[in-house]
Amino acid sequence: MILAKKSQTRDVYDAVADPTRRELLRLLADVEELPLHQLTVHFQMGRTAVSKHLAILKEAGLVTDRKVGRETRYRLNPTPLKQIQDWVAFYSKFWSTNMLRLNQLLEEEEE
Amino acid sequence: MILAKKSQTRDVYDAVADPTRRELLRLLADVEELPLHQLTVHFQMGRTAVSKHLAILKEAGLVTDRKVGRETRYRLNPTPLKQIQDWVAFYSKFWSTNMLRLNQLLEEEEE
DNA sequence: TTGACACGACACTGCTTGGTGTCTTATTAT
DNA sequence: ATAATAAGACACCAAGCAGTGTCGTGTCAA
Repeated sequence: MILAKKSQTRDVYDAVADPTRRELLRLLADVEELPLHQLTVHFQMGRTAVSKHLAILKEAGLVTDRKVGRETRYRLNPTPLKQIQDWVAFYSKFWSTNMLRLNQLLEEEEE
Repeated sequence: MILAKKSQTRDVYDAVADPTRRELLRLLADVEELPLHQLTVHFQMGRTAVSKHLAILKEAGLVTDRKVGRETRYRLNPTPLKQIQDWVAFYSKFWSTNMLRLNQLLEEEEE
């Protein structure tokens, strides 16, 4: 089956770099969908800021939004994260060997 | 065995967000170690810029540097990437189920 | 010893970004 | 009908960042 790629304006790595946006993803992972104002209460920043973060997540394809009444509900779409998973998998082959030794070197040169 | 955490000034997600820095990691994955000027030739930007990127990678603990003669050689340390791997693993449980349906929704609302 | 090379350290610049506040519109509840 | 709520659309600002160029210093080679 062929899945046409979502027009992904924003780099997934970039979208995920911000801790606020990662928190948003985590919140959306627990529930079906959440409106903006309910997401906002979890943060100290204002509504506009959260909305912007969600816009960025949407650009990266990590989130979908749909209008219901006067509120816009957001829903998680984790599929773009697969890209990151594949990328990091390449480096995971280094985990097992040589890692302890390298870590020791890091400890030693700690300034 | 207890591994003391490297004083990790910089967020790993942040360090990895830049495509140039990801390319640097890939280059260092192939070889033991590489001096700055050899890394620089792979990019269009100047030496100073590459050096700054490496500094950021170092802050995140993704890279080690050691001076040899007049050159400073950089070496990959992929261990901090484990953090990302663990994080993305949480979302990987969504891969298998419901994903095709969600993707279809995305396709439909494509504007 | 002289010159070329590798690099760090700065100072500087344009652009992006993460946040704010305000205004307006649509929707819901009273 | 009116008031309150939810949110988009701006304009705006401070801070950080990615790049540049330059200068000074240590190192290697001829």
